[in-house]
Amino acid sequence: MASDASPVSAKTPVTLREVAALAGVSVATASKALNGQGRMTAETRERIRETAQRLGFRPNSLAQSLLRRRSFTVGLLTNDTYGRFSLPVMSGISDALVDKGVSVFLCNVEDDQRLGQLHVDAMLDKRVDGIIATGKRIDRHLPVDLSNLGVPVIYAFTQPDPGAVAFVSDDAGGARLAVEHFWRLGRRRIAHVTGPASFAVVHARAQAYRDVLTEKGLPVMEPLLGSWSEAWGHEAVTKLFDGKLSKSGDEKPDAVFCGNDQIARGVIDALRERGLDVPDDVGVIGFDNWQIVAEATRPPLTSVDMNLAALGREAGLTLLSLVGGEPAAPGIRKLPCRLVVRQSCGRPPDG
Amino acid sequence: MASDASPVSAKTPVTLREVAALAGVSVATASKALNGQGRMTAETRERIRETAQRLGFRPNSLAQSLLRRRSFTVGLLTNDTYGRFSLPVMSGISDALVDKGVSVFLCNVEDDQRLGQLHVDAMLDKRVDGIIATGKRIDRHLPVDLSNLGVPVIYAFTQPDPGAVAFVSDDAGGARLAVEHFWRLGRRRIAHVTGPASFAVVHARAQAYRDVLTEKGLPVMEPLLGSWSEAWGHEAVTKLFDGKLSKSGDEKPDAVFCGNDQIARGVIDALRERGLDVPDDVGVIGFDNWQIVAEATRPPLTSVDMNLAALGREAGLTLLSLVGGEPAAPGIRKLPCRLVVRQSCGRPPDG
DNA sequence: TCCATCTGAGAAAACCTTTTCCCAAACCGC
DNA sequence: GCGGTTTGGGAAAAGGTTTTCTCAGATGGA
Repeated sequence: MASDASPVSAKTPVTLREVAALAGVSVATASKALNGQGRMTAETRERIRETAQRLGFRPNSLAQSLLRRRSFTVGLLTNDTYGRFSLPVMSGISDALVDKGVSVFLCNVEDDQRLGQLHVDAMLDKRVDGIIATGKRIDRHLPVDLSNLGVPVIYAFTQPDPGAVAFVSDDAGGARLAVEHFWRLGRRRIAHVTGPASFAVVHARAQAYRDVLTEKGLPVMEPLLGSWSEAWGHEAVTKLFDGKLSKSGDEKPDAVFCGNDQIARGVIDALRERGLDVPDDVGVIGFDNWQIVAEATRPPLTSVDMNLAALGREAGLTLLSLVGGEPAAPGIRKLPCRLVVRQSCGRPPDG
Repeated sequence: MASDASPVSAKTPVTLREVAALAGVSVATASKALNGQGRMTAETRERIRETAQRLGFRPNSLAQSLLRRRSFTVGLLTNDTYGRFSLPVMSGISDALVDKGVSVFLCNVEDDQRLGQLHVDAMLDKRVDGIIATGKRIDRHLPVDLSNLGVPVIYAFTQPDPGAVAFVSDDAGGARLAVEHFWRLGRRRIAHVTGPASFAVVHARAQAYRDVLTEKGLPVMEPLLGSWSEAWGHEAVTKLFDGKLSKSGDEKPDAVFCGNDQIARGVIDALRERGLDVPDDVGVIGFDNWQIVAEATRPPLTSVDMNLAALGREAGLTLLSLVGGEPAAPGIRKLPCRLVVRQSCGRPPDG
């Protein structure tokens, strides 16, 4: 039955002309019948529909696009080859667009200007309806100039051109989430171990960390900046527990908020090697919620999730409305993070 | 200068008609001039070229595609959302195609049949020249039927339909590489810790492991099957070093070949906890060469790389030749792995 | 019976490019 | 000066669809 409805072999796609011929009408009428336009008897319309169905007719998108000046296609530019960050973003974009019949050209431009231009030109030639730029860093430009392209551009998780629309994660908010979570759990000596000063997010998160501690009247330890690696997490534990960092004396931290999950992993391993229990002696929170790391950590790591898929979805929908002609206020929109609680922080003291 | 050559604003794309009008020729002549076809005076050709350049003319791909019945577009289907495996494959594909002006639609179908059909239909409507299917497992089908689509299909790192062209990694060969490397280093009691029996690659690698040991006249320990996790690597070390596994007595392994890098990481951590040195006491080799894990391991992990990018490149080129009408023999082609040597195996005894 | 209105459906233009033919003018040799 | 060839370039069809305009016939009212 079902297999009867679809043609056995679709070697050459069926055209509207063939449908029309078989239904004994003109292509104009056939087109209108299938699109619910025009006026004709119900029988005629039904007959055409049925013929189209039987032949497995599907309109040629290329022809439609040419006419409508709208290709139902968007380009996604990234420089994040192995896509820890941009892949969830892509997934969200695709999610938002697939139902509207929009397909996504994925283009990895590495950090190569030539490659970037090549891909952008190819997209433009193929008349994409719009372009989304994403990347591996929120504070770096893609190696391409996307201004004055003649199509709308949205930035997601990458540095936008001035005057453009961009979506990024609210890193400060995410950091607050983590530190306040520690506070609610009764932790009072909270340290922060994070990445290199060259990253904007390092400062945003560190400042939020300081702000929360200040608000709560807790001692502020200067954030420890290093690299994004496990090794640095390891090393930082030595600094934290062997050195004298706290202004308020030599008390050791009972919580460490880490700039990413790999650092957190290094911290947890180092703590264990020192005989300190996580979470009983020291609570640990990571950032990025990189599932495969967070879940492999012992104990599983509580981590801040940047909601990248949601960010992508938002970007996709906004691009679509831009394509549809609705204006969007330029500027950077920050989307909230969320805290994914696992077992590296313990329970509330009264819980 | 350079900015003079390109239009300040490309709001509405320039058409050939406009170029022709401005150059004072017909569109036919303009087309021929720009494509190096037809016959005309050198001056005419140059004048048209120059006009096109000045106007920033770029031919409308949609119109070209419609005419040529070739969209210079391929679809890439995957179910590997967070793309450990499929992303390198994609990268290789894109690499192979971008120079030929071919763009890639990336479609993540999860494991959802409806989503799969949706994406395939969208691709077909957009008249992709071909489709490449990839995934996260070599022995699983995508949730879509790709037979009789009317366009060529290539499978890469996923289970093909019978009679199709497929590229996969040579897992047995990769395993041989690892075990023979141990052998060359003088290791003689080599264990194998790997993933669940439900994976075809587990058996392929285990068999190759047995084969090499047998060829070399070494004792064969039964491979330890578990999960793909660090935790299992940890647990396996207990079994290996506390139980009696070797037929030839109770000697402990001096090398462990692991089914993936996460297991290897668990193994290394567990060995350290036992006071065993890697690589001095025990050598360890992983599989997948997942850089971020392999390099974070202490010591950095020697691992088998499946050359997924090369696999993708091969798939892309083959698809292209299929699109070009050249026939390709159906069947599964296995591409060699390579061993990436880091520091978890030590040096040759005489080195 | 005749005019006006409405109904169902088709012709044709449009989207943009490529390619095949075709034609007029120039040129050549005689 | 004339037939034949080359040269430079244009007209038109093709690709598949949508949309506007048009039109013939039917219907309704007077």
